[in-house]
Amino acid sequence: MVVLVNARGCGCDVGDTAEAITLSVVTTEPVSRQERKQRTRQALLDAALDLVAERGFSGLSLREVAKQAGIVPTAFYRHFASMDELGVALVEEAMRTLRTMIRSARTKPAAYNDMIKTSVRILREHVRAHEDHFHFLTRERYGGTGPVRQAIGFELKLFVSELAVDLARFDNLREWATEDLHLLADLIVTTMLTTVLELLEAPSRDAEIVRTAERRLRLIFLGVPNWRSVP
Amino acid sequence: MVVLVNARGCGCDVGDTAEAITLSVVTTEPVSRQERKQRTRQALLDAALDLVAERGFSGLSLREVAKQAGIVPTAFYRHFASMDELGVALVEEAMRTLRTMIRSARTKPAAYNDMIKTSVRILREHVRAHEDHFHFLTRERYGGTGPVRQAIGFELKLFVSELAVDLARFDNLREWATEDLHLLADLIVTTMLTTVLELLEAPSRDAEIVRTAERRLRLIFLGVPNWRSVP
DNA sequence: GAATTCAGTGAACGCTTGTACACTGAACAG
DNA sequence: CTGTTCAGTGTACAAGCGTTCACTGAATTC
Repeated sequence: MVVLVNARGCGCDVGDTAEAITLSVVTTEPVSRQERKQRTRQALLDAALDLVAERGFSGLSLREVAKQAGIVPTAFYRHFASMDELGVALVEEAMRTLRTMIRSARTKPAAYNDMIKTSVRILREHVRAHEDHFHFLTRERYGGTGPVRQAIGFELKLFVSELAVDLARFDNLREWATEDLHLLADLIVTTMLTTVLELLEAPSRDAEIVRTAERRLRLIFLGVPNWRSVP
Repeated sequence: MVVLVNARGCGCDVGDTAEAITLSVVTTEPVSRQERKQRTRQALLDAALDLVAERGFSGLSLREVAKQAGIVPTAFYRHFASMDELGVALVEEAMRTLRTMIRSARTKPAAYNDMIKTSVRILREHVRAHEDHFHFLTRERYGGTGPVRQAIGFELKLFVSELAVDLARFDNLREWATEDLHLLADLIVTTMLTTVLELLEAPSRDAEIVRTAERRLRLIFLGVPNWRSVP
């Protein structure tokens, strides 16, 4: 048997909060209590992600997130102590998406030649597949308040370090000092984030944006052979 | 005769709004009505700039800005129709600061050699001299909502184009296509904005940040001689 | 000197906000 | 079968919000 249910996993009427849009098709398997809780938690995250696109995380209220998720405001506290805590959870979720991306970029063998092309293509695909996550990350990276912003900053630093390690595997970078690799990785990530923003801002100029991104990276990598580290 | 006055230009008690911190020393010259109005308007802008640092522009209320400026909420409307309008005015003000900076960078003769050093130094000085303006710009560039964000985007595009024109004057860039110059300018501005953010985030690691910025730009410019435009 | 303009006032409005509290009822442990 | 746990409910409250309106009084105009 299959039914349409709201985020709480029950088909019951939710009265005033009927606009809850988080619907999905599920089988009515026996649902444990923690399973249901986890589902509501996810509904809250999804609701916040939906709303954040229009007004920014700081312009988001606990009440409307709860409403969008299909629960009463006070029930929010069963999952998060505050909106900030939800924000941090959102960062973690979005970062998981980002890590999935870099992993898929890593597994591609990718000759040094078309490495740029491949990377940018993967970036484009992942951004389009998870627009809301990337929207959230780029928007709150600097615009966010307190904990959210801090969490993104922290994760992004980690991300740069990982990329630096990856870069060290390339033949023409094998001898580079860690500091220099970090510089390069930082430049690449910044450039990539700029591209993400362009992709999100333009509805469908993908080809053009991808080309610009490739050119940008090409220019950066042109300097690599001539780089001499100075202490 | 010289007195301490609040933003309204009068030394009178302002009762409940006594926390208004926008104080300055002025001579009690005859103040015309429009002069006084202009002064209050500036007090509103200053108040918003103060508060925006902690909570972001979108998390800012008309009432608290008015309070900080030392006027009653309803008087706000004598100057701006909405907070968004004030936001746009703030963008213009901050952009004026930015333009002052680029002008001072232009007038320096600057050999191609230490051009990077000089530019970064000027950037650092201007950021430190107008931290709040840069804070506002970088924070609301992506985090902002609606009009403010749009206004910054527009002004920043203009800014990149101006830089592209400036770059065209250099010997080794004289033959570059407009599109390529724009690419380079864009990369430079993005890198500079990253540096601005680092400067604002760190209280006093200026030397280190300046060095990183120089290295970043050096890497970018290393690619310039080898660049071949592809259509 | 009288009339007009208008930046700033202060009370009042209808809303939304975060949070406290006592509650319900299905899932769970014994 | 019984008692406990706890996600979700509903009411309530004080505080803050944007905006309205009629007002005051000094600067300006005539």
